[in-house]
Amino acid sequence: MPIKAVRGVRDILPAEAPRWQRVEAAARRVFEAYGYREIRLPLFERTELFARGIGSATDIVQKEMYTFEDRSGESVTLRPEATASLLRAYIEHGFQVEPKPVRLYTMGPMFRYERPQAGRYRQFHQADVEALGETHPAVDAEVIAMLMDFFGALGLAERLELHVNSIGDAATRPAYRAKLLDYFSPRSGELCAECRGRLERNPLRVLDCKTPGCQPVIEKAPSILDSLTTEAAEHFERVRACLDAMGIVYAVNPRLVRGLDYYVRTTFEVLTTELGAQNAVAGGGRYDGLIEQLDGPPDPGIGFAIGLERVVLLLGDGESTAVPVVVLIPLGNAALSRLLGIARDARRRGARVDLGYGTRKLPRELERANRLGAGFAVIVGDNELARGQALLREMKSGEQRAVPLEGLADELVGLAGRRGTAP
RNA sequence: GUGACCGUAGCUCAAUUGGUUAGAGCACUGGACUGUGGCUCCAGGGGUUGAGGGUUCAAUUCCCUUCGGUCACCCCA
Repeated sequence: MPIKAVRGVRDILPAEAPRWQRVEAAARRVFEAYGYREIRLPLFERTELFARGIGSATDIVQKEMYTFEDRSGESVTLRPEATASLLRAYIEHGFQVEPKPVRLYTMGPMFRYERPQAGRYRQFHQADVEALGETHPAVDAEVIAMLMDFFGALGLAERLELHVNSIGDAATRPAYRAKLLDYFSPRSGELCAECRGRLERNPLRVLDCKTPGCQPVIEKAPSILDSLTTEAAEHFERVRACLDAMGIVYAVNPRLVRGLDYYVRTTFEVLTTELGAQNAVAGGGRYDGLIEQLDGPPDPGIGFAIGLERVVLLLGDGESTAVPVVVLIPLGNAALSRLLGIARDARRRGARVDLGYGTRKLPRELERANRLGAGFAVIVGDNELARGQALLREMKSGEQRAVPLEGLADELVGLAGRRGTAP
């Protein structure tokens, strides 16, 4: 039996790759316009980094990590997200001496051992952005603005919803959690079975329940926004004022509770209704204190991750596959050896050229050019060679004219600006 | 980790209550058509029916196990 791809991983085939290129290019363009610099990080780290950086109580660390021992017996883990690695690099290379905020972005595959599902894979891809060393609320707003600009650049903005929330300072969440328990416990009879389970494991999750029966109870639950310290509340107010100043449309969602332990104050998510159960396309928040927790300087930070698979899914099928604009068809070896050089010349100058090898009959070669989606074919046989000419055929119309072999490379380069027809 | 549905050619799908050599379209290769594609026609290559086991005279079909896919839960990007 031939070997197949491992469960939960997949190939991004040529038909899909142009969409990925488009998404990645948009991310780079937008991020760099905001002054972010790319950093490229290793795909695996010491296991301890993630245990400390993500939180040992999180699902990610408890059951989703690809962890193994290398040959020296060291426990290493394929990164389940990028923030921990990026902060490790920030600390390791002394980025704290640079002008604040230090703006960094990275992109690439992440790994989580989960059951595959629509929009969810074991190897998936994120674009990750972090602004380090600055607590000003304008940074929060600017980061969010940049995220929305990314979606805008792809024409997806109106199909997405931005939710923002504040979950307060480090002490707020445990206190709020207790408050929620006090509220829900006496009312557990009114909740669905799942929510009763959630109440044990993670009371904040009850707020996310979509079961209609639970809604009345949930709606009257205490809001985390009422549990904020005055500092946190003021920070949130100012973030909102900055967002408003930029005209960014958002919803305040007090039930937005993100899964990672390290978030404080501002959190946000970009949601879609088009992807089934996987409704989060991007998410992020502020994580003041995390860098210190990783034995780094006491620098605050805020960032987000975009799920690239989900963005590509939203983009749908595009037709923009790279196709050769011109297919060269030599008939026989003499013509082939002449076209070999001409093709190389034109390609070095950027023309998209495909060269047949003269092994098929002309009808087959033309058929091949047609299927490749070429805009033009160039036919050179003994007759043309004798005259020092080539036949340049426009595939769509079937019109053709003779061009001198001498100037053929120039001609091909000139054609390069025109598009081939889609197959 | 839990549950439901589904695995037949590269792709999309057939195959009677279990019945002989598992078919078709598309794609691929060649030909009809000495050097002019998209249309048509003909021929050819290509399958351990996901894998393993069981029931049966006989399994693509029924049962079990396993792997994979899809969707949902959980959780998240």
